[in-house]
Amino acid sequence: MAATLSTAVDVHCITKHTSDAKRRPIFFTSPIRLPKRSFTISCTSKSPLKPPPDLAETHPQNPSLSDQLRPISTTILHETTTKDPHSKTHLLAKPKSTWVNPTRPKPTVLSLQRQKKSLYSYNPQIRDLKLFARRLNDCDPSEAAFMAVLEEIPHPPNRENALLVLNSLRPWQKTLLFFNWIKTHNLFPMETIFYNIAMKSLRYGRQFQLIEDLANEMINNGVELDNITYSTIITCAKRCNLSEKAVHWFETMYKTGLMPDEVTYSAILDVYANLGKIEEVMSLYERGRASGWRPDPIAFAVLGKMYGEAGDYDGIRFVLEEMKALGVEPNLVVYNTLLEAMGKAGKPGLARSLFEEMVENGVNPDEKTLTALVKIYGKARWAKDALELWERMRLNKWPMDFILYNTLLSMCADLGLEEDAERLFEDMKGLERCGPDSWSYTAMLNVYGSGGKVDKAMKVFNEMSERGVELNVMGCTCLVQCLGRAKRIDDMVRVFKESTERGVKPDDRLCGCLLSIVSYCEEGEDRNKVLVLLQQANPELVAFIKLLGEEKTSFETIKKEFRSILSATIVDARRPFCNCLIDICRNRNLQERAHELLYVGTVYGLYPGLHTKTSEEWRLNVRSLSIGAAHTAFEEWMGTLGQIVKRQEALPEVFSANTGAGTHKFSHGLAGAFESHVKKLAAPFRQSEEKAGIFVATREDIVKWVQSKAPSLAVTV
DNA sequence: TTAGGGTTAG
Repeated sequence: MAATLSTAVDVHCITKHTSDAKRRPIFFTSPIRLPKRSFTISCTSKSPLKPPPDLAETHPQNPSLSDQLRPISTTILHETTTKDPHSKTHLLAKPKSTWVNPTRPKPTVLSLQRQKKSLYSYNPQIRDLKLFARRLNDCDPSEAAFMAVLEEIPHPPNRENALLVLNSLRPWQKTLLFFNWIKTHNLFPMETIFYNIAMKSLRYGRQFQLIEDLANEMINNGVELDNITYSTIITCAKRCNLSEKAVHWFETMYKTGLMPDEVTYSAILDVYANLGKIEEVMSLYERGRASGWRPDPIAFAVLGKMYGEAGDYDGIRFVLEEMKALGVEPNLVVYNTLLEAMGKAGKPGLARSLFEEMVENGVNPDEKTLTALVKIYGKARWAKDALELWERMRLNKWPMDFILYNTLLSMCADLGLEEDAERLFEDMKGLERCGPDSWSYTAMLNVYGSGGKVDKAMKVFNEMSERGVELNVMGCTCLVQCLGRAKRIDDMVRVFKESTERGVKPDDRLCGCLLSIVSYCEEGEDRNKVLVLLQQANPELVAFIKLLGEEKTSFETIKKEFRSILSATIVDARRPFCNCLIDICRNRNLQERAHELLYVGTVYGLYPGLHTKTSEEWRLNVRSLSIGAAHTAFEEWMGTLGQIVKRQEALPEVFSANTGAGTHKFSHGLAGAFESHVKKLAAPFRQSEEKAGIFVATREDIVKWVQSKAPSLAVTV
């Protein structure tokens, strides 16, 4: 949390004439911009690829792969810390050879040959044995019952027969019983394949410890661990959220001198990708490429997902370019992953083109493709595209599942398509496989809640109670928000209480919602009712509100306490918290506190890009601010301009403020409020004729106005 | 699930 706060700083400050204890002007000089991305690898960080010190001693005759990798990891990883590894030139360039000394051969980091599987010979007893395995699967789970059935095995348990049965058993408990039975009867040597099959079943049961025990048993008994063994261990560790174990076994493989093939290699790439270790992944990727590896679509899906999670569009482009350069055709999963990634990187237009390319290439979309796209169009509020896609889905009879239905409902909420949502919801009630569930009801609460349809939302809430549909925190938040806006505080209190009784645990979003209701409730009974709920959900926040109202509270205390609150709050809810708190201050006539909060919020990176400057134009972007916060930011800006004018420093031709046109469902008419605020101050900003939501002023007008207002403006700085 | 890797919901 603290790292997020300190890396997201985008603060404009000056040092002269201010002491550290005082708030500094927000809008001044050049912004200090820290890199957008933080790099997890630095010269001092320990690379997980680095072998433990005892490694060289273990196999001195056989330099392990990690030994071979060491010089590469120190060069390549070091290199990525000195320049942005995500820059376009870096990513779109062909992977450079990572081997520095041309007289030595390139290191091979993976086997280009995938491990061959042994071919089965036809087993004439297959029918009998399959039926027998089914009997074992169906019998009582107790060991005694299992052993009793096992007595009746129809054919001798030789190697082939035992393999067939072992492969057909589930769940993992039965696989293990049979596996141990074979071992104790000592019928034939236990080969790797028996362990691999047993491990696979254990992996379905997410039994990592048992898998690890088996692996150690193999080592102790001299049974060879092959690529299938290692990839099974690694993916099981991954699924059990034991990444360090996955890395440990990957390194163990190197120690024994076994080369990973591409399956094991992409499994470990995925482990690092899930840890968000982009540099490690790219380093491994490049080393693989330098070894002559031509990655397959699965490896590209891993990279695509990783860049999507990071919201890194350059990375996504790299994946596409690289596939094209290597002549690897994306398959359905790769397209789905990249579409999802484009959505996360905030590129709806590119997602749309990619989807069209996919269809043109003859890859038919599935439920996941359409879910990703519907979600993207909904979030982007691209109503036309969303509805056209929906129509195409119907015409082409593209596959639908309940997740897609629910995503369509959420999209309707995002776009305010109440009637479409109602129709779809009714359709769902008539479907056997896709009847409305908790998600669907939540989506309907969202549809009515964001449309301000209080009574319909309450009807859905009651229907959920009647039908025993689980209410979740999001549904509760939608209702609370909508009842709060309608000033139906008593209903809101009842919904909140009923929800918490029904097991809803208030989260930061719900607290933000209560906080916003506090901000627009007038002082008195209603506001106290909301504060009682907030006290229950987040007592620290209520204590902070109290602190804001006390005159003796110092700026340092505000800074410290607010930081502590933000650190404990999920990233998405931080800015709303700050906005609401500023509104609360302004409504209680605590103007200076509002300025302090805006300052601290800016320092903590809650308002990146609040002020942008070119030589021609300085712009204040208040689109993500509440009305009170936008007024505060505007006053702060004008105060700063007052000082600049006084010092006769250079100013651009144009000043502008961007409030946005207010198309978003949560926009509270920021443009209108801003307009009346500037009018009240007689500031020379005029609504732009070309672009809605932009207010413009010329340098001459600003200077004239600032000079006329000089004494009062200086107060705010 | 037929000895191993990748993708859907505020």
